Amino acid sequence: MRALTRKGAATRQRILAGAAAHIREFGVGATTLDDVLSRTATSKSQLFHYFPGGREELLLAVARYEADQVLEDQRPQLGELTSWPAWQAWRDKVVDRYRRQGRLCPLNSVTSHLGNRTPGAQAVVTELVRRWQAEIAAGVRHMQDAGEIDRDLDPDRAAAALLAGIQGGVLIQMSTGDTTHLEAALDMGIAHLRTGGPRPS
Amino acid sequence: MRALTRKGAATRQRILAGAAAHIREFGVGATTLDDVLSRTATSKSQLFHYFPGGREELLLAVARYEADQVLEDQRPQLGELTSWPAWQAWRDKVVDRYRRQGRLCPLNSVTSHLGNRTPGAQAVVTELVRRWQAEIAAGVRHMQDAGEIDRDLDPDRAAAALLAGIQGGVLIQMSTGDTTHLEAALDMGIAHLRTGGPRPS
DNA sequence: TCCGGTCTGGACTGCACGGTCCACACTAGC
DNA sequence: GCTAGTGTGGACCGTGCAGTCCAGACCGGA
Repeated sequence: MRALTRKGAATRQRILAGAAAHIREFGVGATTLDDVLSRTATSKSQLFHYFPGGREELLLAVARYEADQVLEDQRPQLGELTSWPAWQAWRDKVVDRYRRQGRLCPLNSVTSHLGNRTPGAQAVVTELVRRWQAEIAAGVRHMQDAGEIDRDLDPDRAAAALLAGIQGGVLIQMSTGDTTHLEAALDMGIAHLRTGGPRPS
Repeated sequence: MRALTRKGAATRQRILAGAAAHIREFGVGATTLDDVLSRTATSKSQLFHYFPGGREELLLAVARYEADQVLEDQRPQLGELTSWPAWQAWRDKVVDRYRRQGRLCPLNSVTSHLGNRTPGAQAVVTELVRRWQAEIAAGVRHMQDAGEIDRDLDPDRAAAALLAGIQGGVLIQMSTGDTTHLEAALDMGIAHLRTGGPRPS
């Protein structure tokens, strides 16, 4: 099974992309294997050939794909948080990305469905959180080195808080349809970096 | 159909509670009508008698039930954000609540499954967000009146950001299993209220 | 004590959808 | 051009589960 022809790899990729697209459009619950099949002009046997674990394996692959996408869509700004304008540019990029995406969050959709049953789904999310947070924290450290952020601020904790705000903002957007909360959370998080740091109560 | 005997109301309530409990335990995907039936010692006809819309209507009722629960579980602290220790007490209550709840978030679980198909599910979440945010904002205003928070801070926007942080913190906890992000978000949000407000850059 | 309603039990239906199987086609290497 | 492996098509199967239906129990009012 490890021998994948160029043609085979292409088919596998086609199935994956088709599944991801269909899920983006209709959600996981409304996506059957037959839907994916007809959309990608493939057959059952092919799907099970490339994803022997069936539906679950396919969904997991989609989750991984979408998770990677999340970070990629923030490039290059996410890796260059070296000045306040850069932070602002990143903030705008994030807001724009999710505004475009609309109400659907494929990753959340997929992971809620695989749910806490599958350790695999948890792993995908945990890994995404870890990487995302690490990149933000790196930006914070850079600003500390540049003397722009108080050295007493814990970069990882600040990044965690900021990331939580983003996640929640997106989650709320999925229901309400507007990005107010996302923007408020990002703005507050960044403002807190500027003014912030621990202060005697 | 609007005539509900005391007995009938009790049965309806039993079904609802049973469904909610089963979902909390196993998640929506792993909850069938038959599960609910056997757990509550009722029959198909009863379920469809009280929830003519079937599964969907039942799920929506559970969502409403859980949404109310979310706010109730924060009482009385949520309504008494009138001093810094009170904010801290509320913060602890929220963290404790979600720590207890563990990885499952029944509301998110239900709404993701009903998904964006049902406008009803969206309405439930939107309404919850609205009420929650309003209560936090009221607390902020109170602190402003007491001179503890800068008057230039927009209470609604601050509440929105804080709420987003909570949501995201909980969401991340569902995958990672720990409350670090939730705590970080809450602490940052409250810290920002104390130090915060707009400040010349 | 009857009579309308509400409440209850559970057998039955229908089918959507995940998953299996087998036969055939294509490709590549020798 | 033989042959072993990979790729492909699609009929077929099993079943889990939402939803229907009807017969009968229970209950409250007159």
